[in-house]
Amino acid sequence: MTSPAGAARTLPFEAVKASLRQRIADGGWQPGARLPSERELVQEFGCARMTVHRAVRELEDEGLVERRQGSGSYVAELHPISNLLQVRDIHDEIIERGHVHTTRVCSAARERASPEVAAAMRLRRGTSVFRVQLVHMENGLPIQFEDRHINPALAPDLLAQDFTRVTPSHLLFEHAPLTEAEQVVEAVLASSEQARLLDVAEGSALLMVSRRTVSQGAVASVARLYHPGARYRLVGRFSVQV
Amino acid sequence: MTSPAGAARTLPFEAVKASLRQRIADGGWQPGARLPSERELVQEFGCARMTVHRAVRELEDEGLVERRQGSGSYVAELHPISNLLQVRDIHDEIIERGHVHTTRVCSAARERASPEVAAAMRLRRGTSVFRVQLVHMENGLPIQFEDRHINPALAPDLLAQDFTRVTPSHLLFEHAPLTEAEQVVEAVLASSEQARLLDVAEGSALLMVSRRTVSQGAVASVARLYHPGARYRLVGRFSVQV
DNA sequence: GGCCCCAAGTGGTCTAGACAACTTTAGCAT
DNA sequence: ATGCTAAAGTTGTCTAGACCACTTGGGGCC
Repeated sequence: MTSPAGAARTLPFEAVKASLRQRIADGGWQPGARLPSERELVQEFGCARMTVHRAVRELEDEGLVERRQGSGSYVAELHPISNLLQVRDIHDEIIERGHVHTTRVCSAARERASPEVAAAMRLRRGTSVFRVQLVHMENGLPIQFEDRHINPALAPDLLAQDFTRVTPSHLLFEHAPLTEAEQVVEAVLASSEQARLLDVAEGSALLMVSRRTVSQGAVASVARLYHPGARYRLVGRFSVQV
Repeated sequence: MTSPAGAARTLPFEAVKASLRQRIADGGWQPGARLPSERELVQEFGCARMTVHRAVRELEDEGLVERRQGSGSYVAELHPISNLLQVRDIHDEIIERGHVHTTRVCSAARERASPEVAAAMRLRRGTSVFRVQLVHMENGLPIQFEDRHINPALAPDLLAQDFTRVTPSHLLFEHAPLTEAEQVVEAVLASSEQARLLDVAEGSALLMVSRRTVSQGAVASVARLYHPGARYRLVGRFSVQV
């Protein structure tokens, strides 16, 4: 070992960041206050301006500082914690819990797009689309009913696939990398058919996730994912740096 | 106007980023492939190494590139779109839609923590806590029933506030900046009381958001937010760079 | 008073070069 | 063959200086 010790010397730009961060966090500088100019910080820390500049830029990326060219750098107003929930692929989620994922295929066929589906997929009414209906089970218990319409142009041979082995969203991802997605979460009551498929009482609460994925300008698929309210939750956890 | 035109000259490091990004996006470089070294890119683009370095570093921040010191930079494996949903403060949300937010206070009082609440707030059973029950209305229509327990230690004079003018979460944020938050979304059926407060039928579907906020190690509050399934949705929209 | 213009100060970027930390590889010695 | 060593190549960071784009405020002009 040639280096002095394992003592991981703190890098200059990290040191500048940490110093600024602390003065912001302990209230030494209030939100809205102007920070010393980069040239002043160069004096204070005895390093090059690029080093200070990078430190301040990264604090801006973290949302602690706001910079205005020609004016100065300011302590950012504290913003409420950003409350984000992650919606994940059902397969990954189940596997990650160490459980078994099985799929029952209810139907997989071509059909003519209804007006609603056509509008959502930006296709002409009556265009032929793929429709797949699946029930996903975790350790044998139904956990998601997936009702998905797929644009055949982006995955022509999709219906030939074995959906008990690989999920449609996984296949879609391989065929056409997503460039955009929208989703909406609502609470709905189970219809008799949904209740039967998910093995819950008719009229019980379901969490419905509507997702639309876009690949290179074209709508790849529109899906409705129904989850038994009692067996499924969206979970989010966050922390603020400061 | 002294500058040539509004033509916003593309910055060199942006040009390098764009060029690399495109070669990754159009499949010229497959995931796992090694990018040219920074010195080679310097040759190609005729700029300084710091410029190339910054371009590659930002691509790494975006998740498109993976760098290994001493080895090289590699095209990152494509990861599925990260599906995030934002849960926002009800007041901001309503105001942003240009609507009117009003609040009805059902109750605001001290009470002894039930075992469940005590556990969630990491307090001893029977500890005195604040409990606030509010109905939030958008243009007069009930949109959220908020049932919140608050740690008195973090906001001693909270009950003196006028909740028709400012939301508890806003007050809490001022008293004790949040450092952590957890939330869970589920679908539940409306109890008779919830149905009455939200002006929906008993047994209709509600979206329930359970949120726990932590401030500097102590649980600040635990809230359950009930929304009529037919009138409220969580919306998310995302795009991938590439 | 009101307007315009200019100078000073600020962040935004770039350069050319240097050294440090690390990985990989080829060659040498055993 | 095996294991070690040294060299070459890579990213990581820093420096000192330069010019550009933009904001701000003050001084002069009307």
